[in-house]
Amino acid sequence: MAGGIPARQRDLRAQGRRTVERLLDAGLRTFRRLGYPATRVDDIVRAARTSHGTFYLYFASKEDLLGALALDCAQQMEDLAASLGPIGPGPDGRAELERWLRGFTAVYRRYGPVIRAWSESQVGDAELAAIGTRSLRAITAKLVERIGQAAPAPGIDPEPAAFAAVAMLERFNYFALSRRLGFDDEDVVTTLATILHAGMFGAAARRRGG
Amino acid sequence: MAGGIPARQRDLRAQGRRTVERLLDAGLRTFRRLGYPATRVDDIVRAARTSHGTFYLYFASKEDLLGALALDCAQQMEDLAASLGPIGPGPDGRAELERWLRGFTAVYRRYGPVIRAWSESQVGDAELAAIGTRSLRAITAKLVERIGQAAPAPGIDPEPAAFAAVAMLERFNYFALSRRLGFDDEDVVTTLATILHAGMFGAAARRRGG
Amino acid sequence: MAGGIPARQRDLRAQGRRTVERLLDAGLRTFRRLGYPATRVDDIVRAARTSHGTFYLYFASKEDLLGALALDCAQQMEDLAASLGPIGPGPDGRAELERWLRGFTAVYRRYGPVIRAWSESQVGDAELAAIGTRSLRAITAKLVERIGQAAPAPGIDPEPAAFAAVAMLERFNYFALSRRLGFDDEDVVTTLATILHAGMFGAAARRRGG
Amino acid sequence: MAGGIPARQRDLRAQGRRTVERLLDAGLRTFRRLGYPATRVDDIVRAARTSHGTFYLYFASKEDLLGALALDCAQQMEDLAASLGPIGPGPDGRAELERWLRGFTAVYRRYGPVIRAWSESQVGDAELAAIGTRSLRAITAKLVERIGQAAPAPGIDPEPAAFAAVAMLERFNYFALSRRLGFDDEDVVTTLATILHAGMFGAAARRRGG
DNA sequence: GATGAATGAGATTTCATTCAT
DNA sequence: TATGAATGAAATCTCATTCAT
Repeated sequence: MAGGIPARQRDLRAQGRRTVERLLDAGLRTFRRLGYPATRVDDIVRAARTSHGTFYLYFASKEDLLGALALDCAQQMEDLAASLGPIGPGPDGRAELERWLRGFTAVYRRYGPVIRAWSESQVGDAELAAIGTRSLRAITAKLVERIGQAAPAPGIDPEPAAFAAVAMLERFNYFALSRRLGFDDEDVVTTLATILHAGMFGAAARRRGG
Repeated sequence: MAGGIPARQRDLRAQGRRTVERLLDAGLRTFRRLGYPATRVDDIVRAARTSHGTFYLYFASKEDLLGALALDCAQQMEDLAASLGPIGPGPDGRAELERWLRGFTAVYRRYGPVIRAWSESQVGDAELAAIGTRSLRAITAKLVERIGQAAPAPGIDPEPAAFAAVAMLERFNYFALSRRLGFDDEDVVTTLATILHAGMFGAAARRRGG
Repeated sequence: MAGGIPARQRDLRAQGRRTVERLLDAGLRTFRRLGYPATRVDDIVRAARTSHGTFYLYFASKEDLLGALALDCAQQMEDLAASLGPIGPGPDGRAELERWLRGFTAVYRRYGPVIRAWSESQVGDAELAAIGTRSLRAITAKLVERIGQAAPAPGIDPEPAAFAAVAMLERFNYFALSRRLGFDDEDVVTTLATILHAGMFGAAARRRGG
Repeated sequence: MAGGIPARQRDLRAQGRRTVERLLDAGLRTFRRLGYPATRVDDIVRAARTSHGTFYLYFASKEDLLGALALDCAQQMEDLAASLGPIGPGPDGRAELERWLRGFTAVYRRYGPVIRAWSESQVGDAELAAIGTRSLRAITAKLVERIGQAAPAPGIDPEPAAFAAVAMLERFNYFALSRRLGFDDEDVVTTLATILHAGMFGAAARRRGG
């Protein structure tokens, strides 16, 4: 985990790296609590138990800190996209889907605020926005691929279906985290897996009914 | 369409009501363009071609204006929820679903910025958040009812499924509006209708249709 | 009771005169409640159940309304000053003092806020301030005269004593009105009469003790 | 001398404490020059040769600064109240009274604007008003005690007499400071001491002295 | 004669960022 | 490396006064 622009122009020692870490953590926690736009640098430094001066020693701005978090997040999103194996109609496919959704939910639980800052257009910086777009595209592309392989119901185009799936994943996770819906992580995973698997292999999954 | 707190404490004439209307419209347009948190009161009054003084004659703050829009939106959302008829597996059910989604998409196209300001933790005011929660609940409750009547695939619990559906509706509409995905309103409606109908009656619908 | 500058430039009919009266009353009440500087024109027109437009039909400004009240007050103060008869050491003198203090207390009860706006330098307008100074001077001059006639204790100069007396009258009345000291008007009059009479004729009044 | 609410939530270093001091001083000077209600934060920061940003680093508002001054003032007032020794009819008592009035006059010369902001209904904050009431009460209670010990003229109740005395002290000092009455501090002290001592021991003091 | 609408200058307050220690 | 202090541009909000009906 690197820091922001100023941090990368110096070589940090152990203490400096610890401070960067504290600031990144505090930033993420505060973005989660208040949302990115409403977060003030003061909130972050207070959460990190440090000072304004120190903040600007490692980050050029609030957006720079978001950028550093975004890089981490993008890495994890792309790893996640790559890790989605083929999904078959049977229990193995269903298990693979669950495994993958568990990963997604974990990443979302951590990086949700960053993902939302991306998806709402709350980021001025073009480069930063591009990182977000690329991450979501990676997920979507892989889903398109897997949905296409699954031979979905007639009339369902893999591409819009993939977008719809990502939309559902993102927001459902958000609802589950932010509202008190009474779902824990495992409920989220199970629910989404059931719905997605049914959506992809409705006929097969409902063999019992056919 | 009432104004904000100060407006409700006086009795407006036609001119005043027109100004309120202009400000609400300008607010909505500006929230759409810049997002709620990034919008300045100055942006709103410029869009409404009026002055700061006038703004505060009718609204106590930017948040107060959001609240007034939220009341309108909540009304429409609850009307919309009430209007969802039973969804059968046949073409009639599919048509009803499309009709309803057309309504949802229209409301979202208008009030999307308000809905997002609700759902993101961008609003401090508890009362306002409660309005949002109530709307969401109204939609979800009706969906739960309709999904329950549709005898969904085994393993699918109507309640989480309804939440997932609302999540998908909201975010997919947002993606379609904000990114250039190349979908027009009718594409959005068709796509969502197809997915939801398949999700509710996948096997049956396909068997009958296929 | 005339109105402000604009009112004096027109000739008012019954309705207009009633409105002026309502505004003067409302002004006085509001100055009493909030103090002159903190009172907004809006507070006055609300108390008078009329509008901003109407206010400026009769008064040029908030200060103009204060000025109109000040003229009334000054008239009463000067009448009051003129009415202070000689104060002898006996019960008649004491009764005269009480009578006069009863008048002062009544005027203060009504015009206290105006008197305080004068005595604190809260009035920008020089002419207005001059009216206040003249009123207080009238009172003080008469007191100097009466104290001089009373042959006060050695070492007591009538002029500073008169200032001290006015100071006491003004502030004691104010304390009694604003704090809950548990004094009613008659208590105030009795207390002040006792103290002033003792101050003027200590030896004589305390004959009993001598 | 602590600062306002924001200052108490951080730990200040020497430089910060100096700035607080500068702001308190500037505030007091400006309140004296313009009166509390007419003073703008801008006037204060100009007098303190600093910026708006800095002001709000240490004080939440103009009223908060008044509150900090009020605490200082209340402390001094209560010390002053405690320091009033027994007042006898002889020259020692008179000297003690003068000594104490010299103290009162000095505090009033410094904190007059604060005391007046208290006593006029210019302060919304209840806590602040309470501080003022407490100080007033401390002074009055001690005066009641001393007047009671002095065996005053018959018909004079120590409690209202004490209020009247405080009223006179406050306003006479104010007149002397604000109008050009031609009194210097020592004249004020002598005049008040003469009047009060005569008021407490009029007959006796005169008989002995005359 | 009365009213609500509108204004804009000016006051207050915030906060990202730079500075000095 | 760390910190609190300082800044000022920009945002929010107020309110005496004028305007149009």
